[in-house]
Amino acid sequence: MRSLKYAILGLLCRHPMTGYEIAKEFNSELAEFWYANHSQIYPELKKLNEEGLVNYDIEISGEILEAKRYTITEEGYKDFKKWLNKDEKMQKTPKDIFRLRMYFSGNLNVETRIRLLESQHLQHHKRLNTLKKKYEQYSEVPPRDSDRFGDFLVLRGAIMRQENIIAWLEECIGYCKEDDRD
Amino acid sequence: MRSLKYAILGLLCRHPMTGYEIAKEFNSELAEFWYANHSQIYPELKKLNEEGLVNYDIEISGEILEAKRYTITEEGYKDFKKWLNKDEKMQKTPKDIFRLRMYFSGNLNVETRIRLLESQHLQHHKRLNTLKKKYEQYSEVPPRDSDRFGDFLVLRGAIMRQENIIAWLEECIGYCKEDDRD
DNA sequence: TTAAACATGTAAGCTGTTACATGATTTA
DNA sequence: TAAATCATGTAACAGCTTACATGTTTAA
Repeated sequence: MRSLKYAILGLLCRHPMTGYEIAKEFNSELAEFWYANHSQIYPELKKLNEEGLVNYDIEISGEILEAKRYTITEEGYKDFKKWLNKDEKMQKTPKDIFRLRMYFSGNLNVETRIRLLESQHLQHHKRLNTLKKKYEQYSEVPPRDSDRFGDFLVLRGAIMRQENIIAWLEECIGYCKEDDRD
Repeated sequence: MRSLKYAILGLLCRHPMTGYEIAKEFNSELAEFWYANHSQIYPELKKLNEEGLVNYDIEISGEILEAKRYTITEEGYKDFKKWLNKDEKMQKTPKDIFRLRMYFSGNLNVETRIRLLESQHLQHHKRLNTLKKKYEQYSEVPPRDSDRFGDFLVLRGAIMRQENIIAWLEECIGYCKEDDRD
């Protein structure tokens, strides 16, 4: 499906970037729904260049250090737009190791279950707080045709998702503690 | 991390199964948080057998057709229990192509955005209805030490997740339609 | 002066998907 | 008798992670 390809092209639609900068984006902002390591990004950029979807200029910092700043081409933009307009089928629910563990939790004693659930709860709570802080930076819904509109939508989605996971974990803890039925 | 290994061992803790049956489970019940094709399962079972974590007996249906029914060994159960007790770090948020698309939705006209969002909405709604039907089969919370308790927890999680995605999609549609700001 | 950040790349290995390959048994 | 289901396997490829590998520039 070449999703990484489109993730990169989409970023380059906003403004030219180096591989290093793309890698940084994939480990902060976008990390709520997409990510990749530099070891995947550099070869992909090379490939996109060979396919004529991106160009690059070499920038020099200091005396020697080179950076390739990539720009999307006309053809690249066309390809990206075509992908973006596609109405794709809902994807499979993602794999989730913690839910797999809970599925098998009949093999655990109740104390351990609660301990594991509370550990997840704490971690997801921390994550939620980070997201909420980002959200506070928006005083209003950004204009629909700005890049910030997309940022806003996915941030809202990330917050809602975290809140939902937390609610589920709390429900699970409740079921585990419930009036000591055994 | 060998997650497939533990998914299989966990299932075999419940009762002996053939590779074919495991593949079926991975495409129905468990599909809400784990799945695998038979092309991955058969080699994994072979490996688990070589590692001494599972044994198998050959069953014959009719005259010729053979099926290997796998049983977890003492050692396999120990290994599984050790894994199950581990308090692992929260996993990275899963990749989500639709959210990636929405992140870049500034490049789409408003009608297309709404069309894509409503398509997802419909699909997730259908999925939710299927899950709700399964949920109706539980007249009460199953006993904590039964296998059905785990089934129940993850089913509740799946329903909550679907409801949450639907709520997010509706919010997004609302933002896209909002008083035609452009 | 040293640690962090900038900057780019490759290689090995694991995980997962799609397709190839075969054949038996049951049900409509 | 044909289609669906049962049953097992391999091969090629795509995608991703971890580690290897190197060197520069900036800020504390």
